[in-house]
Amino acid sequence: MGRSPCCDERGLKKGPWTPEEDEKLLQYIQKNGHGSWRTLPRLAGLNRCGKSCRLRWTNYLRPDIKRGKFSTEEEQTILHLHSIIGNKWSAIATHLPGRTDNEIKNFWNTHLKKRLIQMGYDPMTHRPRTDFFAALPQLIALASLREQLAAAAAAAADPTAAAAASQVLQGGGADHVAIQAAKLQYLQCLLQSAGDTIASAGAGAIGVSAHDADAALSAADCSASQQGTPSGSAVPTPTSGGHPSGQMPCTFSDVPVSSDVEANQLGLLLDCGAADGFACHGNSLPPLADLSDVVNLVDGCSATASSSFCGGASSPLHWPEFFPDDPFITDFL
DNA sequence: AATGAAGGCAACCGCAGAAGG
DNA sequence: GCCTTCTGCGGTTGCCTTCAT
Repeated sequence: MGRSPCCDERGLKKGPWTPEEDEKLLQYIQKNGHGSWRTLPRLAGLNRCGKSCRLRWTNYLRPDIKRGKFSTEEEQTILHLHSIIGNKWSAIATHLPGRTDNEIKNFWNTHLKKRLIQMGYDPMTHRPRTDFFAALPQLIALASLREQLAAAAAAAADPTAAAAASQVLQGGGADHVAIQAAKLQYLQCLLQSAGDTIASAGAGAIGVSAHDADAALSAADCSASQQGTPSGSAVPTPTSGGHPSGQMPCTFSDVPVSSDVEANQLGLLLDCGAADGFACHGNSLPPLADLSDVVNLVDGCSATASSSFCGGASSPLHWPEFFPDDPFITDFL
């Protein structure tokens, strides 16, 4: 054990590789194979450490490297595998021919991770974030809605302001008001839940517990029944910081909501009890950003109906069922 | 057109495990 | 069993490019 001393040697070049260095390395390996990486630089006439040569070869010069953007299928594979094994980039790379662990890692950090965060998902656990700050943008938007509703209520009390109120509601009729009222009720529940959590969290902890979320859900009179993984059918989450294999029901407050949620979307949300948490996302979430790709992913997930990304612990299906015979999977389960 | 910010990616660093003496 | 060397991996950094102002 112990750290390799090769990079401690002085006088070795670092930084970007020149085309000449690439050519030397390429020709040497094609002729002799890489053999010992430690001795390779000297034999190949390179003023680099073996590590640097190995990295350059595996990440760039290798002939089977695939270039270009990741396909939707590759994205799905990464998401699926990451939801199971976490940041095991080299393991994930073995299932993506032509892709290097470094490339996958970069792609994850620059694209997929951000996208999950935008959707309100914890990129490590692939489950909805339930902490207050994750929901803050939605809460702010809904608070704005509340102001609008207050204005509408004032207008109703004052007939002379009715016209102005109708403008506020932008042509909405009684149904629209009812919908807005339902949204407001939900907002109040969320705010109550968040407030309770902050009050009870004490120093450090800001997470809204599933209990709080459920409380908000029931307070909002959501008809959704609590969906959970049947006992004993835990979803494996060996990622660092991952949840234990417990259950996380599809709760209303798990789902990001923005102020422009349409009436039918709200209805879907309220009726989402029969579906798992991610189905709620896929069917009714307004885009928080460019989520078109994610929707594709969701659709793909729905087709396979087995990713914890799709259903979290709520999903009745599990990874072992998805790749039942894959030794790669069973190694990690 | 100039400049700063953000994004993307290649490469480095350091740790840990495997292998061999 | 211990030590040394080598390799592989994951996290992080820094540079370059693109975008926004």
